[in-house]
Amino acid sequence: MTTACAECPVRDSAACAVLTEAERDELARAGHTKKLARGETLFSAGDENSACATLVSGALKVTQYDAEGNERILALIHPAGFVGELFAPFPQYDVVALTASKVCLFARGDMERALGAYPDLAIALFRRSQEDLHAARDLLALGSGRSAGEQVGGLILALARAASDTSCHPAREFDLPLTRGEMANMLGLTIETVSRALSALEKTGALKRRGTRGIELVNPAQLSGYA
Amino acid sequence: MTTACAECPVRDSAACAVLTEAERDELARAGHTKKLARGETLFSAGDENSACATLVSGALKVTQYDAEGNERILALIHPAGFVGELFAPFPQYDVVALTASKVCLFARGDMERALGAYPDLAIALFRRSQEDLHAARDLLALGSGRSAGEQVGGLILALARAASDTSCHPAREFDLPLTRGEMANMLGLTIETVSRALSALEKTGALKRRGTRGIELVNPAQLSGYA
DNA sequence: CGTGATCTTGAAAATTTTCAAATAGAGTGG
DNA sequence: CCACTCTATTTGAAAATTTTCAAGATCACG
Repeated sequence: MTTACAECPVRDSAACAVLTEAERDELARAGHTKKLARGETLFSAGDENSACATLVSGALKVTQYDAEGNERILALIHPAGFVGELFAPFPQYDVVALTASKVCLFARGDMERALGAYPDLAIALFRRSQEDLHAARDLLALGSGRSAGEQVGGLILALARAASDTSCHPAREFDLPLTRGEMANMLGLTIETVSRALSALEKTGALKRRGTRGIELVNPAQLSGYA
Repeated sequence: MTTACAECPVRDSAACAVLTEAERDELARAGHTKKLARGETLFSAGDENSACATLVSGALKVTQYDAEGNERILALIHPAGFVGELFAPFPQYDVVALTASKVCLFARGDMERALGAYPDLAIALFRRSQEDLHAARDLLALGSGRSAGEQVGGLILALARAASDTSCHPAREFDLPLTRGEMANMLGLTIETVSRALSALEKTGALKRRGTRGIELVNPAQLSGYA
């Protein structure tokens, strides 16, 4: 898989970007790329064969199931993101592809060895973990003290930012990677409430829906209170 | 501050536990302990003099303020926890003491140097960051698809676990580190709803209130659906 | 032992969920 | 490529939950 890195779209942004060419090649020999179809599971909670991966393209969701079997989406993973449990004995979450995706997959043992061998990699993964932490806290902040409409608006805006290459500005037009049910799930609302909130946002002119998944932002500032 | 480590209550559980005695002494010379009174601010979002710290005793909250100035609690920090922004240019959150607390404080530059000098420290902080991530996701999971009563029950249970020395089992009797307002804030509910939920939990026999802050768990399984 | 703040409780108002169809969309096989 | 079928989405109206507004009760502290 040495050659894979040369054309990897996230070679400069993923954690492995901190490695030298030689180190990266060495690590690449331990891993391999894998393609996932929409809905395909990458890791399952409690799996014996624990592994980890960097997302190369596409999008993943990190989920958990409660006692009644309801899915709970805890995080979205975008390209260059890293998933996998390196410290707990077993993975705690299910990781599923939201769209056709490509990952660079490593056995946990190999990644642990690399962590020990390349100190900069440990720092890079620490850094990425902190970014995940910020993302989780952003989601947490979305959920609180706001009406359903504001929550949905905030989520749309977050998805628009994720869809944009230049992560600073939200994409003006993009496709939602999530179903209504998944959006509802992330916000702790019902499908119907999300659907109504989208209708309301469209009516007030904040956005336009293009079919079921397409979104065009008309007035992003209107979406969230703080754009 | 070399001697401080010898008697540090978190010397075996904080990130610095992975260092050798000599390394730890070296790091300790760069840091110093600081006592905080309840309500005192450790870090403020956007501060120039960015720093980081390990919590030695007490409890901290990590907060953010929205456009209308409403506080949003994003995380609770318990002893051995680490706070501080090592990678972003400025801290993003306010960190405030919930109870009288003691921290081991480091200038950001000193900690960055230590990260580079001691590879095991980078791994230890990465590990701790992953724990913070799990904690944030647990909070996220608390918030969703459940009634106010279940959310409050889940939070009480989480606080009971944190109050326990043996983190596996929740403490049977403990004092809430949070006001009703802070609990409401964490769950995206109002103070009144939290208060009513506690009254209801007491009436069904799940717990007993001892004054305003004291909690005795009578039937923990009743609190959250999945105990 | 006040005094201010926090907490509890009640009742009306508002929002969200639930239940129930109707519509639109995606995917499949002919 | 089209018709068909199954799933996802939208919308409506009633029910349930939560918030808001308003006092009263309790607690912490000086």
